[in-house]
Formats: sequence, C-alpha cells, structure tokens
Amino acid sequence: MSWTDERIDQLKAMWERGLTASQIADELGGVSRNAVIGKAHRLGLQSRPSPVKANEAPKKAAPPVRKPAPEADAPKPAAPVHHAAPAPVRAPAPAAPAPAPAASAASDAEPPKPQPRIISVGPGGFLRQGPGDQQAPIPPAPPRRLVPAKPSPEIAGKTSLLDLTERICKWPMGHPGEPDFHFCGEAVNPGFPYCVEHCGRAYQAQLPRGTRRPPPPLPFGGPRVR
DNA sequence: CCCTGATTCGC
DNA sequence: GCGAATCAGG
Repeated sequence: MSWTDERIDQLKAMWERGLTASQIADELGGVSRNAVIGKAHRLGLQSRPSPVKANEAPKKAAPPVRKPAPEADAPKPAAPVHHAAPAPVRAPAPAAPAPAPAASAASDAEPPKPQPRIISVGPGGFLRQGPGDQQAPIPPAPPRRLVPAKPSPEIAGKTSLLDLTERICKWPMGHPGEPDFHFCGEAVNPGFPYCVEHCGRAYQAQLPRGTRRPPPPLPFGGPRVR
C-alpha cells in the first residue's frame, strides 16, 4: 500500500480527530500502526499526548537517548513547547452525537474531500472494505449532500466501526445506517470475531433436516419494524 | 498482558 | 520516503 493523496487525507483527518494510530491503521487498511505514526510524523502532524513523553526532563543530562547524537551546536532558541493540548480521547460521549447537518455545505468553493468511506461489517455476510478493493471514484459529481459527509465516528460512547479491533466483538447493534448503529464491543471469544454470547448466536449447530427450529435470532435485532 | 505514541535506522 | 523494531509510559 502506498500513500496516495487520498489516504494521506484520511490519515490527516483521523489523526486530527484524535483517533489512535491503530484505529487509523486498520481503518485505512494495508498499513501498520507504525506506518501510520511514521507517516504522521513525516507529514508534520504532530504530537498528541504520548505516554512516553509526558514531560521533558529539564535536567541537564539527557542520556536516555539511544543514539548519542553528537550534535552539539543547536543555536535554536528554545522552541516553545506548547504544553499538553488536551486531546480528544477514545470515545468521548458528547451529548449531541448527531452531526448537525448545517447549511454550511452551501459553500461552492469547498472542494469535496473524500472522507473515510462508510463500510460495513456484519454477520449478515457483508464484509468491510479492504485495502485491495477499488476505490469508488467519487470525484465526478458529488452533488449536494443532504447528510453530512462526516461519518462522525464518535457515536456517543457506543462502539463504532472505528473502535473495532481484533479482540472486540463485532456484533452489530441496531441497524446499519441509523444514527445509533454501533457494535457490541464486548471482549471477543478468543479466536472469534464475537463475544461469547454472540458467538452463540452466530454459530448455531445445524439441526437435522425437517426439524422444527425456533425462529433464529437475527442480527440487527431482527427485521426492521416500520 | 493490553494499549499508546516516539524514535531509530536499514531499506 | 517508508515502516519494522524498538523503546517507554499508562
């Protein structure tokens, strides 16, 4: 995977939104967390509260650098380290998750930025978009969007797509596309994409033919009622 | 253990 | 430029 303009855009966007490198990495697909961090730094995107860099020891000695970089002369005036900007944390639960549609989209001068694609995962069998798949060319005529282009990854405390990892239950809750659609989020049953409970739903023993089966519990909380 | 970001350095 | 390996804190 290479860093196309688009992917770089996504990286920037997500990085700025406070998503973790891991999240960004597996959202983009095809890159490692390290790659994301590396790229972010190369891009000059910088510094979010890093665990290992909480404070700069103003002590005279700064030995713990592996490479004893012999650079002695650095007439640089002390670069003002803007101190710890409070970065948004993993799943902030703002009271208003609903992305305000806002009429601000009216500006024609605004070139449509390819926001992260909306992708779905579910037991129903549809797979997430992967690194390899073709990128739907969005450019030609992105007319007015009635819905905000921003997927708003933070769906208030819920486990969103972006929160999924290998060890988080991916059982969907609610209906995809709806504002409160999210994922189970429990710790997975090791080796499975779902938690123990949802494994029970996802993997049902095949009963002998002709056996009357109770209505199988469907994903998505069952057929949509309208 | 898991996670996080930072840094280094061979490619 | 890239990213795996490594480090180091939570």
